[in-house]
Amino acid sequence: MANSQDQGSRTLPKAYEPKSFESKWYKYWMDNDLFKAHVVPGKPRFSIVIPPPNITGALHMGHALDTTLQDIFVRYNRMLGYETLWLPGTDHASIATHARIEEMLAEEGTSRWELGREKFLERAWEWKDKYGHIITDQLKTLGASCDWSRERFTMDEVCSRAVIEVFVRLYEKGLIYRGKYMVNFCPGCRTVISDIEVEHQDTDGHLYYIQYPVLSDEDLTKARADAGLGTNGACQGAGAGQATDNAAPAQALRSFKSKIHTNTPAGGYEEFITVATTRPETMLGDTAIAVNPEDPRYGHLVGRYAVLPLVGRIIPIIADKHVDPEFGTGAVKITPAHDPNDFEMGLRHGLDFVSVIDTQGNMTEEAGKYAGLERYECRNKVLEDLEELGYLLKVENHRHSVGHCSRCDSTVEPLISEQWFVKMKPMAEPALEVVRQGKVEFVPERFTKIYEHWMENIRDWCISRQLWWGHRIPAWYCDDCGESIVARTAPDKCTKCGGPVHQDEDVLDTWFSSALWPFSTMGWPDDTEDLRYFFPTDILVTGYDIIFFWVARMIFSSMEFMKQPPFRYVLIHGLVRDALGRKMSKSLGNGIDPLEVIDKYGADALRISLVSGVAMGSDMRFYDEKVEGARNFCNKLWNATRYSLSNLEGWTPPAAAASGSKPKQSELSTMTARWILSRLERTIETVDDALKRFEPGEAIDTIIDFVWNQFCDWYIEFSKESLANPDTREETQLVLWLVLRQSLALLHPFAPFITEELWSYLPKPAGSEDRPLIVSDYPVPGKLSADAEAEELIGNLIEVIKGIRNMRAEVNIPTGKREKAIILAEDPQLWEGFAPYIKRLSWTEPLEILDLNDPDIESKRPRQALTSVAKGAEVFLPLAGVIDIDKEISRLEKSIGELQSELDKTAKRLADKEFLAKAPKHIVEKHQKRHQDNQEKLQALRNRVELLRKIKE
RNA sequence: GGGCGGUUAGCUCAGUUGGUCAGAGCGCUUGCUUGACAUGCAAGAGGCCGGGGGUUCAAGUCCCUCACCGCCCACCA
Repeated sequence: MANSQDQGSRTLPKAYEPKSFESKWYKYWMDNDLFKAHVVPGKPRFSIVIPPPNITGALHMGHALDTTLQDIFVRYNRMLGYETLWLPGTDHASIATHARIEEMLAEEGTSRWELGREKFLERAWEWKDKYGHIITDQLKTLGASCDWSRERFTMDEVCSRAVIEVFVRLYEKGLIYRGKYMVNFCPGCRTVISDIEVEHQDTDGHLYYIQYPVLSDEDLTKARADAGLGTNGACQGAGAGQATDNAAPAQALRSFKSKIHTNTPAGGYEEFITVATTRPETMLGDTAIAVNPEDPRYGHLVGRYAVLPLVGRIIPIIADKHVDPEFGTGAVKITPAHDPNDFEMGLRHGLDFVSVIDTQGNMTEEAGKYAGLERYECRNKVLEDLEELGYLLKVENHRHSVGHCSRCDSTVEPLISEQWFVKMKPMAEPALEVVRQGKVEFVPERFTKIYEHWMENIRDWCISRQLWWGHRIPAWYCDDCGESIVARTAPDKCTKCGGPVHQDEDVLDTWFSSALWPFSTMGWPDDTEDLRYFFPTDILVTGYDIIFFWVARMIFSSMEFMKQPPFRYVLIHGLVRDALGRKMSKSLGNGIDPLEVIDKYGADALRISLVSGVAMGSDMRFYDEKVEGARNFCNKLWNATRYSLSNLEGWTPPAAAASGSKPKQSELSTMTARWILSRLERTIETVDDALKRFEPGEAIDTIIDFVWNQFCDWYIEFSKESLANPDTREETQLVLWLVLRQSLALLHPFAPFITEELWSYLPKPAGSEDRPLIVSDYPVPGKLSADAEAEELIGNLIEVIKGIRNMRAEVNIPTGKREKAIILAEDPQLWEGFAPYIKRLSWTEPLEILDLNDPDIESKRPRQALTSVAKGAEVFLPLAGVIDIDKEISRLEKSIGELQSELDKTAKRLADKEFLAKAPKHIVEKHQKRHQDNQEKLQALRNRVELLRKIKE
């Protein structure tokens, strides 16, 4: 396909139609294994793993951005000559997939419970086979140059083996444990979720003030008797629900239940202590009241007991410094089984743990007469009863933060449950260290702090989920002796007593497997070639929203098992928002489908629009006009190529070009050629720098500016003249070809399709290897050199051309209409050489060039003419009969005024001794040169005004 | 309650180590079928770079402070 002979004779279609070639090239790259990475010991390599998209997902703009950024760096490095691996794959997304499949089952009128575990998993796998590849196919339309031969899935054999291995090793090391603790339960998903899966939302609620009667000593004695307890010592676990493994302090004040105090109206008591709560229903599980030890209002009550209204439980009043005397009444009801704070306090004080809400969000048997009620129904009922019995003192509006499930948005229920955890402190240490030492760097740097803060305050990670789709926990329990066995393969009997065993029902948190992604995908725990060559990876590209979920966990997992970080740089990008700056979401319906954008504008336009003008790490707004602009740029490039090709017919690149050698300044006869090559070199330098700093947005903008505003707007126009001249034709052809080639190469990582397509049309140097662009060399600085002389002279030329265009526009001469112009030049010969360019680009005919140093010049100076001044040249537009001298004078005076004020500034600056002494030399020189140039221009303008005044008289 | 980001032309946003940095695109105005491109060309209007203070010869660029907007983290019931 990329055969130069054929390409040379093909003609480029007139319009840029991305659909006509994008899929063709993807297929070509795939068919020729150009994405495939090979283990080549000794060769420098570049590797990266994809953040595996969920199999449930359809491509959204976030993926499109993430993928585009990765592909840019992958293609860039591949072109730089690195053996480049981009390892793709998908995530089983345990909880998300569950939701989708359960939804599907519900539509069929059944449920996971009805189906049972085995059948459910069958359906899940079917679902995965059917839909799991959709998203990866979509990545291909974007141009993602992944090595698909290495595609992995978090639940495939290779990855699953790593998961089991990690679990067992961590368990054996004591870093994974099982225990009863306070966890976040999502009643919607019916599973425990980890701390970071809880989203806190400020919610309008109420603060309920409830008075709890304080028992007199006499009543306490009666209550004890009623509960069948002695008169002294702690009450042993009476009324306790689930307790934790942690032993209670021996001297604990325990609660106990007393029948005689159940449903007693408030009027029956004399002394009260009032608490404030946002969740009255949890009072059914209260086992203490706490006050601040310093609080004078309550000092006398500490150590005494209160009655829990409606329930009749007798609960101690304790002192704890964590109680804020300022909040509410300064007295807090303590529900150790349903509040994380209270849980801690329960442990500290040896309180009972009474669970009154179950995993479905319904009240348990412990809730007595409220058992079976849904938690909010129960709240209402409890309030009603409290009110009726006279315990509810008042209700205030209160805004507070409530935990919601990040997946289904249900209100999370904190409760005590037996789960598996990863002990985080020991794992966080090395993960923190490696970032602090700069061995892993976040880009932009500010995300380092976010990471560190999280790692420093990390709590144990709850990894078990009450789901079926995922990696089942490799733990078995003996039916007879209760022994638990953690093993790589299922034991057939209990290792302790030989009894029958059953496997833990739960699966692991989805992120447990993705945490291993950088090495599990390369075959760990085996010592594979891939692992040795491609690990650790170079960069990781992802959004800031999953730094905790994924990035942090990959780092600590890798530190534990690979003894080194999984990647060198973490590139963080922001969110893609809609045109109004809102997050794109399904519920808002404001999401933009990348595939539709591709369909309309092409993948290249989408890619460019996603990175152009965006700084790494910050959110961006996405809107049609942006893609349109990118598409227009593609069209521009297309047509610049079309123009060039039409002028390259019959021309063949010199053999010297095959080795990549470029013409030297001294070998070029046209200043314009020297100029554009100098501009190209600067562009290459800037792009190189931007990409090394991981700022693709700057890189693409630089390339667009070069191609459009320098190559197309100026050089191509210049070339129309130099091509027409037989003496400079061949040189111009070479330069057109060269600049175009380099531009396509520079642009390829950003817009792979159009560049590969256009590249295929460009003639290839005879005898050179005919490689597709994707594996051609990326332009690097230093091959060409900056050419100060050409930049200066062509800069002046452009100034003159713009001057003429300005004057013409001033008096409304239509574009293209030929007008005469006169130039008074310090170097007439030079300007004589530029004359054809000036004529063409500013529609000048005829053009007269006079010598400024001619002694007779004053007499030759045009009288009736518009004037503009450039460096080394005065330009006149003599429009017989049209010029209004007064108007012209005032126009010139305006420019004089502007120039003057600029001169004043630089003059002041240059008169400043401190500036001259302290500023670097090159800065001073710059100012001096500028000042001088401006002075010359100013003088010319003043002379002109003077002359016009004389003429007028 | 902590932490972070933003505040630059009508709109969306760039501005690395302080020294042409006052920019781009879109939009707007005016004129153009200029043989690559109307998905275009040419010209133009438009900004005390959020307020205040400071450091410096020199500050959108560094420091302090205030004001909005947004995000993240946090066990205030």
